Amino acid sequence: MHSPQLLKGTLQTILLKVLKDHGKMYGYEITQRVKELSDSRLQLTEGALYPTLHKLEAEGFLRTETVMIGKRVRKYYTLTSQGRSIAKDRVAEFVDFIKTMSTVLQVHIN
Amino acid sequence: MHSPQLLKGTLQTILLKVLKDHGKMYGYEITQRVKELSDSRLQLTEGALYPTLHKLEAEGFLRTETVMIGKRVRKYYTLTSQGRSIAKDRVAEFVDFIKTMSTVLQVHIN
DNA sequence: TCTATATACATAATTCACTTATGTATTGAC
DNA sequence: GTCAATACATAAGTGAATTATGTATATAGA
Repeated sequence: MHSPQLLKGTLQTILLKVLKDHGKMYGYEITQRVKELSDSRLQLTEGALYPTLHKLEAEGFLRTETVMIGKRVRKYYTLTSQGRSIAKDRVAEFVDFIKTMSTVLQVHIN
Repeated sequence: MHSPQLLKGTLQTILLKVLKDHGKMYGYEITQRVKELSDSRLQLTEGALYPTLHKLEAEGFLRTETVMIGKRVRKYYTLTSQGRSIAKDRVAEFVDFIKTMSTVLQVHIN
């Protein structure tokens, strides 16, 4: 597990990119996917996840679709075109940030 | 300039590593060095810098030496042996974090 | 000369993205 | 029938930053 401090500011980027890569997903599914992709190093907490999804929706980056699975509610999220655009920007920004940090810290990635 | 959110949690790592690489330095000098190394992409603010330096000192990672330059105070910081150790750990942790993020975001660095 | 900018420290108030805690409810395995 | 997993949600608290403010010296240019 990573120091949670480092994760700060990356949650939106993660959500946007995972949704871009995997299409329509629901909250719980996203946590599982991220856990799997990160080999359990990143574990999104619900207290961070849901408010962030709501915020991204309110900003017009995500669209929702509520489905009943038996008696259980499941809320699917999809990127809007704006969302796809911002996902791209955020990832680019993160890559750029890593490059800067690598220079400052004088480390080589790979 | 980077989204300041991404910088969260990396300040201690930056300070420790820069001090490790450049030896004895004072606060203002650190801001200038980081600005230079990052090609002005990272600009440390004083409100974050000084409290963090004080905290690292209180935790035993930094040792200080106050010098008068004319009538002006200058406070030099040096890593303690504990500080050198933690600097190494923090950088390793950051590199590891980047690797995890690169996988999750499916991006290639370099 | 005086004035803006750079140097150099410091702390207090505020912000905000997170963690932790709590709540509700369904489903499946043993 | 009870525990763990699934699935959503929100409220309280934390803590690392930003923003604002304060103090003071040094220096370059008009």
